[in-house]
Amino acid sequence: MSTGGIMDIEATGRTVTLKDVAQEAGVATMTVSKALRNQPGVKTSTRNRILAAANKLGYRGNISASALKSGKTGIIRVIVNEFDVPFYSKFLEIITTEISEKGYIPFVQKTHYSPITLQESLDNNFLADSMSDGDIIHASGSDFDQIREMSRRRPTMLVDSCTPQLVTSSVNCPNEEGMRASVQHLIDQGCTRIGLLSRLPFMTPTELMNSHIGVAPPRMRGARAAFLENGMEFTADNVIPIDGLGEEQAIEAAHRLANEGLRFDGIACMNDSSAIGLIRGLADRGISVPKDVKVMGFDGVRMGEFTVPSLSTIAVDMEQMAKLLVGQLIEQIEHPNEQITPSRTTVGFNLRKRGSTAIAS
Amino acid sequence: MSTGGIMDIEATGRTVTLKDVAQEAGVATMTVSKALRNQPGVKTSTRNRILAAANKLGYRGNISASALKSGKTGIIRVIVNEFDVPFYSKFLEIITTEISEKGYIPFVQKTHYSPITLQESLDNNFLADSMSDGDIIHASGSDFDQIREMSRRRPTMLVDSCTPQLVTSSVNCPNEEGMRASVQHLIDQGCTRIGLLSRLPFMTPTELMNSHIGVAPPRMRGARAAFLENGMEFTADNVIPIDGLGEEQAIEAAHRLANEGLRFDGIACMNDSSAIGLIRGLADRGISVPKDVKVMGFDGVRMGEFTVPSLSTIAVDMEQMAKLLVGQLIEQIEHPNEQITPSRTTVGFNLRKRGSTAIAS
DNA sequence: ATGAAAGCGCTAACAA
DNA sequence: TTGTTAGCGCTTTCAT
Repeated sequence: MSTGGIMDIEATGRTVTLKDVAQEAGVATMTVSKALRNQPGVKTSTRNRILAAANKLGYRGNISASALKSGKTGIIRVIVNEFDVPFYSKFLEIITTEISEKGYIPFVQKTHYSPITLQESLDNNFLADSMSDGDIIHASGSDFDQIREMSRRRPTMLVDSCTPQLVTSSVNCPNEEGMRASVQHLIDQGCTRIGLLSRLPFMTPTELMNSHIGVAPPRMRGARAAFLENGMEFTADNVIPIDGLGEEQAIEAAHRLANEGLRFDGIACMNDSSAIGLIRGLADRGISVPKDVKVMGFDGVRMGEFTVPSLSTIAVDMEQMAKLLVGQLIEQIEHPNEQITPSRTTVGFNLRKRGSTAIAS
Repeated sequence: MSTGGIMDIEATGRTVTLKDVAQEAGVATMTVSKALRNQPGVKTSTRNRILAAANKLGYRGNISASALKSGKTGIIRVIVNEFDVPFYSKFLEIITTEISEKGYIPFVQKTHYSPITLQESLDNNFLADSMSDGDIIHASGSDFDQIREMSRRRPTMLVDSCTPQLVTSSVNCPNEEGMRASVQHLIDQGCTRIGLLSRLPFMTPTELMNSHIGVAPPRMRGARAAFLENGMEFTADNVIPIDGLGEEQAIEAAHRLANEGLRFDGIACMNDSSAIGLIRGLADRGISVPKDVKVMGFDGVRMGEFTVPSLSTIAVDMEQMAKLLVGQLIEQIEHPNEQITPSRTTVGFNLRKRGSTAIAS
């Protein structure tokens, strides 16, 4: 005998459709459709009857059919390069929460940096992007022609896009201001020989003006500004080259620094991952942070609170970033006919003063 | 004048369909469908003509329509509780790579632990699960009735399911064996007063047999086994209670331990996050790892290599885990009629001996 | 407030 | 090898 509720559902395999629910409730499929989507124009008693029937039959709906007809999936897709990178994982956590709160369903994909893979996820898997109503993309190494082309076709928001032309709206980290604050903090903590751990080699102001490879140029500009404002020179000697922004490359750089005889008393890193790697690599050689050298990160990842020493950093306001990205994307989704002018917004940051830049007591 | 290729595409807004491509290539839609899916039965010359036409028109396909008709999306969904937790982010990185390599499209969602949210993602957002051909779920705090019910309906694989009845196939971490190896390693490193940092309070063997709340019981069993095998007692005194497996709770526990006067020379943690938090919290009170106390993690997250000291841990073989999960799921997807017997597989691990359990030289 | 008809874009099955 | 037909489950539109 039926007790009602979910446990009654038979594992028949046959899909329960709107029609089945309609039949069970004794109404037309259209009424069921409206009732289940909380649309007006259904009597409360009818709605309740329908809900009961849907529940009894274990109705699940079919987003494909819905999307096919209505052209909307209610899904916002977020694309990042990798999952196991502290910045991305924090970004994903915050932005998917924001998407849910705005009533959309977040789906996450990754590209793993390769433009080929991005191409695949957009071309070979050519069906996949009809799944979402819009995309939020943080994919540094990507083929921007492709992103540009895609963003023309459908609602798209970018993170940290630094191309000179403004083709797609983006929300950016406070690359220049943040880096300036980072170097300023090292100076405030008494550092006089400051290094910049950077994938971008030293560039003159003019060269920097014309360089648009990701976030490195504005960050170097910000660092340079802080040097100059404090009457310090900024030369190639202040740049510590690394091959990438991962922990491993920073460890290598640390070993190199130690081999050459550490010539800095403060190092500003381009992100928290490289700062954490740097501290690890310095520890390998018995160099202590913050005693021997102070280290600044950039991003504000979760793990920075838990390392020993904890990591001083420029904590990007990711909640604000998420709100802007999602808000502007939904604007595009829900007003598809309005011609939007691409915009670029920079979010705020907080200087987190922690152990890695503490002055020994 | 048209130069061919992607830049020709007009941003007309009108969707390009198979029919458009067929018209352009002068063939039937069905032929286009076959050609684009690399199905046999299309002459190479025809295929090339179709490909050219599709490219010229900027055809993107519509997964909803395809899914509606064929019943397959080619998508495998992965559900975790959170993104910004080192274990989950590593798991996601590895499993999404494996899914891609097997020719499916990975999509990731999160539940944020709340059964209500899981309910939402399965009920309120009731359409979303018709998007994927199958699901891989690592959602500790979830309503298992619901998962069970869902897994009856569609291909599903679980991670670390520890329920007594076997309703859905799962792949598990080496909870018991790993923890045993963890404690054994502490003993091998000379520890004689060993604590277990655990959310589960101390339990007798009998109680442990009947406890099935997640992975804690098998892990405590494993720890207990190591104690006994080395002629050591395992009592309530060996359990250090924590409120959760996050870094923050471990920091609290460390402070408590320090306040009470540290009575351990080795501590085995249930995961790397709590181990990292513990080390951080001990450092707050001037207690040094590994000098004053050695610490073992569990999981093998990326960050454990970069902390100071680096973290000794039980590195779960996540590649193997991913292969098993994806392989078995695809088996279910591609052979929907075969009655599968639910299975539970335990993957291997590697003991990573690192700084946090090093013997001072 | 409710219902009937049409069709979104695709592909399985079958026909030529 | 290529083409025709039918219809997946839903929602828009237009009746009633």
